[in-house]
Amino acid sequence: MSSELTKRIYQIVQDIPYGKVATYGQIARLAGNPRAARAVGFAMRRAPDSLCLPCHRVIFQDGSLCTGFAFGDPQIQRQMLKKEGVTFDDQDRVRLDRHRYIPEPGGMPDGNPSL
DNA sequence: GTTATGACGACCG
DNA sequence: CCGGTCGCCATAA
Repeated sequence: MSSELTKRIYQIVQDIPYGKVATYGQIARLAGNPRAARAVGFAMRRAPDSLCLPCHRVIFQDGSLCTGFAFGDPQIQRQMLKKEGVTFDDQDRVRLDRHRYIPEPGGMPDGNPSL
């Protein structure tokens, strides 16, 4: 069965609030493996419906969506996010700077999020 | 146990 | 800016 890492991924994705989005890389990072971005994608596909994972809130680090697969149609995910209040730029990319999911909002005073 | 694939990300040209 | 390639991790065959 899924390794601890994968289970961690499910928990993180499930913890993504409404109107927010997270990238595969960030999820992998939160899961403990910053390089497991691909594993995250794999986990999403393997994710059981029982968990009701908001995989539509999981996007690329670039802010682009996983067009070509979606839930049947590539535009579905984009519309779902828009419906949640997520905004897109002229390039159909999510404004991560505005909808980036932050597990620990500390509000770095110096603006040094150690990214 | 090894090889191949993928809903990624970073790097190079 | 865009396209192609390599690398990393986990799962399937």
